[in-house]
Amino acid sequence: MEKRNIFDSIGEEAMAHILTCFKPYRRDFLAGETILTYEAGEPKRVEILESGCARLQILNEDGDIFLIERIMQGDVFGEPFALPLDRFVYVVTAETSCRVLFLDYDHIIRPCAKLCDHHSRIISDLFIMAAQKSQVLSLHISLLHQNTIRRKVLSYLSYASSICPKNKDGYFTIPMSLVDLSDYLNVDRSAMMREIRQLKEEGLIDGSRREFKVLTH
Amino acid sequence: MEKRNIFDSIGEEAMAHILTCFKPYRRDFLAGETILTYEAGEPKRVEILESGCARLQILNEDGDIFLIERIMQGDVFGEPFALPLDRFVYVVTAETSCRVLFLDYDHIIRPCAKLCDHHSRIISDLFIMAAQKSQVLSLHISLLHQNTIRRKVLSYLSYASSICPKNKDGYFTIPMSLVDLSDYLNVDRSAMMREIRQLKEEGLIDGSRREFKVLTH
DNA sequence: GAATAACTGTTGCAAATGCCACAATATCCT
DNA sequence: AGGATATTGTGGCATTTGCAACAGTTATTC
Repeated sequence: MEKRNIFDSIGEEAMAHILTCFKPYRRDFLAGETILTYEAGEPKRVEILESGCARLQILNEDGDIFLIERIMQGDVFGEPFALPLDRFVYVVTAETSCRVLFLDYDHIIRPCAKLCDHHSRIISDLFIMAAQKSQVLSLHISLLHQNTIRRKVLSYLSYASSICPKNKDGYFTIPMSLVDLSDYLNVDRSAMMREIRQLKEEGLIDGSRREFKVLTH
Repeated sequence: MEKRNIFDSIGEEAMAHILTCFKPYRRDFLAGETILTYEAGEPKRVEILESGCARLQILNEDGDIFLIERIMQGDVFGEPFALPLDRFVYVVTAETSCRVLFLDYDHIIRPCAKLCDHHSRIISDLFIMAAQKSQVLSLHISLLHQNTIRRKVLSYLSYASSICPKNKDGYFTIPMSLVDLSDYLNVDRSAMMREIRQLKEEGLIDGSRREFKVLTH
């Protein structure tokens, strides 16, 4: 299924209608900056990443921090998508410089009387984006549910090979560092490297560093 | 945050509008029946669980089956929320007898010209339900990311204690069997039982079978 | 109400994997 | 350009955890 980006789907000119209808707050962030943390309480805003690249992490009470989701251009994120739990803190940080739109949540769930033509369309786009987020999260769960490092890595690479652009030899570069990948798959990095090495020795995959090729599946 | 059920939020009389506007297909299922499996391709429908209780599982290529999500009354599910991957098959089965509404996906993403009054409201409810699904999934990921069985169990019980009704002594009953819980947390059941026993010995939790009480946190 | 199936609970043992410490390489920054 | 930093890659060792096998209890079914 083709990913439907809100900017693709509504186009530049309709973007003006979002701005008029929702009057979103817009802010730029530098790489490394914290965009927001999720606190308990009623959600106030929905955020859209207009440009750049960010990451959603959880911080547990022992101070460990885990990579939940990478947020790319056009993705939605924010409080309405995460359960506020006292044991966990959700943190969104900018990986690169980012531009973020902050939409008023009330405006989404309680459309005002003066409905502009595009309001309904915008909401339906938000629904699609929320559904896409579920896709990404359920993929992540599927990977975490694989019960060996081998299966996690193979499943991830199988997925990555289906979405990453390949060169003429069939090699692709995964969109995160191996450090982040081990975090994302929730496995020890050195153990993952060991498994990757074995997969290469067995001829199931090939490549070096972040570049891979899946030889069988 | 209070869970907003589509039936709560729009009420019985407005339900008629969904039926008029969306003309959903409605079907009953018996306990154990397969409601649907996700196949590759464009999503055609969004499903709403009108009554009963179901489960979303993934089946990997080795034939292992894992519990991703329990679907309760008022939850949305279906193809738009899951990435179709060749390595995984998504299966939704009825735990109890269920009634399911099948909404036309096109009708959501491409509102027809004859917009009824409630269409926009229904879409916004669907958005909220999709956001809730993300909450449930990100909670699941948070639990799976805990790197010991102990933390997984404690985190789950901490969450469960915040949503389950408690008796006067502070005990609550988790909404799934311990077999399902070990599956949900992706740990070996016997290892989980061992850990639960130790947590009881250490005085961190109390209870027996599915009934628990969190003594510290 | 008996028979059958599910679930809960326990233990020994082997192995996968996490943890640690380090080397080599690539990338970033001024 | 060169130093600092992040990333990739390797190996030894301890231990958590998975696996298998079983007993006791509760729930379901006919």
